[in-house]
Amino acid sequence: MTTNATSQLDAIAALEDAGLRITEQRRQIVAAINRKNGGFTAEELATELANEFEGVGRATVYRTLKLLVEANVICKLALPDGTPMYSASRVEHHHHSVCVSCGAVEEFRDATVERVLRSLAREIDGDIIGHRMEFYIRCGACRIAATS
Amino acid sequence: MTTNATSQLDAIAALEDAGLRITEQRRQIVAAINRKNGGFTAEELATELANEFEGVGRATVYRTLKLLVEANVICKLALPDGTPMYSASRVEHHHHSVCVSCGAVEEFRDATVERVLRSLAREIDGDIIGHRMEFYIRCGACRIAATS
DNA sequence: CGCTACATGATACCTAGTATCAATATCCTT
DNA sequence: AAGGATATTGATACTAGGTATCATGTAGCG
Repeated sequence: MTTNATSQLDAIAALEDAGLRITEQRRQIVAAINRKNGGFTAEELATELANEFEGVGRATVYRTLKLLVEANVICKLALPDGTPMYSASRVEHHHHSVCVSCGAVEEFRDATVERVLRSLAREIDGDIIGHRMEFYIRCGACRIAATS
Repeated sequence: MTTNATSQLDAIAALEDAGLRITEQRRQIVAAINRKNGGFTAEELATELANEFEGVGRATVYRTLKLLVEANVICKLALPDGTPMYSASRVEHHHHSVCVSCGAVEEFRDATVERVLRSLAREIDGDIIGHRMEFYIRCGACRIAATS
């Protein structure tokens, strides 16, 4: 899989497209995100990058995550209790399933979901501005691990 | 509308059913929630109850909110940026629309939504443990207010 | 009524994130 | 390639939302 290399380029390009500067810190943050497989927390990322050569400050990590969310390069999602999680975004418009056991995040598009959204738009008195939808699962691997 | 009186009784009953004690503080918290129409924040509630006669401490407000969420008497939802909001729950299983302009919360049940959930359950590799779904809207009243 | 386990509140602490502001680095212009 | 306007950084302090601790208080069983 070369997904990582590709999304890294996208992330940097997205920042450039937004008229932002490409700094060493932003490169490091993007690289660290691309090393992740599932979801990750901001603090986790900050801790990781704090110890490396020419580390990145905590404030910068949070600032950059916000920029990347705005640029649709990563998604900010929430665990059942509301704890925020971030996840690299590879599909245009999608929703997430989060494994509550291992933290793996899957993206998916579903035509049915989109249809529901449109049908609700008709029912609701007002304009739909946005929505949030997350599924909490126990993934196949974790189910097998738990059974054995 | 007598919805308030009814849900207040339910809330107290739910706490009793959970084997919890009915204290003056819990009564005050439930009463304050029943005075609310839309969503509210924990801090807002804590501030309100801190000044009243025989006020309720902040920690107690948070503890009780957690208990009420567990008892399905109230729901904890999130604004687009993740800020937590609470809302009295009157319908068994439902989802929410939150007006981002005035904070009004509507509950709704939708058969189509439930159908989507079942169809996704088949597609996803793993067990669906739960989900979160929130719609962010500008309600009819706020749209009119904005136009005038 | 009295006892015991549960509940409270003050305090301190934790996580997640933002504001400030001096120092620094990017990158546009020439 | 150098210079400079301006974006960015990092240290610090602060905010919001929430939890742990623990001595004191009280609900409600018998």
